[in-house]
Amino acid sequence: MTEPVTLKTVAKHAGVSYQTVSKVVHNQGQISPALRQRIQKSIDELGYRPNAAAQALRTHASHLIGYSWSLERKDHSSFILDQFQHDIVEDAEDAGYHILLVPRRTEHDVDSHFRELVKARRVDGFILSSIEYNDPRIESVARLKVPFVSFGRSHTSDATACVDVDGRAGIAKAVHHLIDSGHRRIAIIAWPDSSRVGNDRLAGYLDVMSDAGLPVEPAWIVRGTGETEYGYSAAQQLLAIPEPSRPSAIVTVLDSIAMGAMQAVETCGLIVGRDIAVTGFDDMPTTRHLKPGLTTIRQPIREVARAVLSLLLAQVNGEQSVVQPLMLSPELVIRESSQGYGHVDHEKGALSTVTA
Amino acid sequence: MTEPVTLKTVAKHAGVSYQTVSKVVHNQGQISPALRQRIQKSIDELGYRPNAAAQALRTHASHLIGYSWSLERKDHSSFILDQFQHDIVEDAEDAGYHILLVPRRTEHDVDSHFRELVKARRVDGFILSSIEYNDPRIESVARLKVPFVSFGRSHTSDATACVDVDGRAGIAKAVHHLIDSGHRRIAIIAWPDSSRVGNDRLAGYLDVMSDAGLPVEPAWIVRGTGETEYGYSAAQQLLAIPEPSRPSAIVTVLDSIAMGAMQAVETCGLIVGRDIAVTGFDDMPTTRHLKPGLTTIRQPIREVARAVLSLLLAQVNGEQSVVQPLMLSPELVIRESSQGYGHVDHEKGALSTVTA
DNA sequence: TTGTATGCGTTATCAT
DNA sequence: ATGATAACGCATACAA
Repeated sequence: MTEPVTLKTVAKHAGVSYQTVSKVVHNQGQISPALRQRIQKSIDELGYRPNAAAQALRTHASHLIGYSWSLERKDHSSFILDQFQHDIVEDAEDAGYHILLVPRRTEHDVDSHFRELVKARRVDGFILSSIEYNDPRIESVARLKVPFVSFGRSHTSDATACVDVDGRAGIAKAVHHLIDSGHRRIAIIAWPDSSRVGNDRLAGYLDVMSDAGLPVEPAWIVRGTGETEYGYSAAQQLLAIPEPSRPSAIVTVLDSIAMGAMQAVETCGLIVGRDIAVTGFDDMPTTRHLKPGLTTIRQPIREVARAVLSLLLAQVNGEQSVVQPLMLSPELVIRESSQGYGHVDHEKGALSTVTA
Repeated sequence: MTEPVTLKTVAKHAGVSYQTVSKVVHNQGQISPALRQRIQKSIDELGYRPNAAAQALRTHASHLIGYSWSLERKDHSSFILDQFQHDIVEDAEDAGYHILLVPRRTEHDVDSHFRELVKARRVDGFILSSIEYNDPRIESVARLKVPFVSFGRSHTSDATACVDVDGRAGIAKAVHHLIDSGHRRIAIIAWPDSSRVGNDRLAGYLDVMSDAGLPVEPAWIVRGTGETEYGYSAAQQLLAIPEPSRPSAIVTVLDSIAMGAMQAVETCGLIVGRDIAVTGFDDMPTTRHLKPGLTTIRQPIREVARAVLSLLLAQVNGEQSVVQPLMLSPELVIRESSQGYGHVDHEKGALSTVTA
């Protein structure tokens, strides 16, 4: 709104040519400390900031990163996605970049939408989250030959840069913990097999049960969609299994599902953490205020964001980059909800955090 | 990555000068339909898109809007904020704009941060959400004399453009509904008085109780922070009030608080919607899957986003704009949780939506 | 050590 | 109806 301050303005103020000012801004060339200081002072006084558009035009770099996410996909809780967004924005800024929101439109538009952004040179690269099986965005962006990294992986996209949390290993830790605590009949409340994230987590359960030589009754695996209400009904279903094979522990793929399950257990007159163990996934803030506290799996979102950004910037800077999924391990957070079996594991101490 | 397509590329392809191509792009000047068509064909074939940086440099408009939000502030549930973000991105795109994420840094940085964005002409304006009392961002941005609109209002900012949902009217609708249903002893689970949103909603409760000539016992007003777990403990507190003045209805300022309250009621062996009425705020998706369904207040986020964006673009386009808060009314969604008093209000039909 | 010239891709004003 | 010229603000190779 006010008179714009450009290199020339500063140059006039400092009594030099504007190119010299540019050099000071970029710490280039050989300039006498005295002059440099004088010019810097002018810059500060006038509050000069390089014009982003001019810089982008000249350097062919917008320093903008497109972030494509989805409001609907619920494989990750919004808590995780909010956190991820927050973190990439912060990391991007530290690197001199900004995040541009790219809405997810209809299937049909996906292609043209990314193309426009690239053709107009609006962004230097993309970050994609909420990846599904055969996610059309992966192919669209890959075809544009533009830098991109995804948080999460699609099945078909083995040759693209991505970072993901090893949900399989995460659930495995939880199941191991339950087995160590004495549980043998362990059930899982999972997602439909159209969910890549869900299948991954379920695999972690199957891995450990099989390794431990524990039989898995078909009825112990519930698959469905939803949050608390789904956890509630799924747990009811599990608790209705007749005694010999009724599970003593319930693993879930999401904290809010676990919360519903806990409710169902209590409604049955049973005590979570004594009669039945329950575990969650994500370590939502509310999770620790539950009574009993929920044993859950914490995703290293901070690290995911950091990795995503550094992989992306490597590509942007033309460095040869890895096209193999980078897997980060989540950690098991043990609280009271996973006790049971006469507190077999009590000496390990509740509320402690185990990083395996 | 590939050879950039510029006006000149297209011009060469079509056999004209590049200025003529520019005119076709902008539907300007007098150009014979035939030529126009031929040029348009070249544009399509080559996939030409105007370079955003060059355009911004030339027109002094980045067509970028900075969006400042906060991960921590929980006056609005993240559900509302996610929705709002989604909606402004979509509306912005329809208007040819994009949303740039502006992280909220430390108190100290607030000022310089916005200033940099403006001085560098990165953005054309700002949208602010999660507004608090005396929000430092309001003053920072206002001082820069740059277009901005906030979702929510600070107390001190009466003279800035903002859009907000009338939470006071929303809670008032809920309380009216409860009174109509026969309730007289109505309690509220609210937020600390440091919360502007919370105070606003509480005022709606006090308004109606007072208008209806109903006395309000101090113990009926609980204030605190948190979500489900807070709702649980607050409701426990209310249910512990000895009989003559124990509330028969509990109004809350957030769906997740209401969910906790419902749990507490059930734990007491009482039935929500029969013995005790409970209402929420926000109409989260899960809310309708609860049993009983939660009566709640739906915020017109779609409309808020639309209004915020049009107010902002008006400022950006130099139109004289309103500097008065624009208040939008939420609607009451009646489900089963607000019944009670022997289903006094049953004939009105559950699961119906009332827009008062 | 400092200053000059050129072009990035676009829009807009002016001749033709 | 169409084309030449200038300017937006910056970075950089090159000359002084």
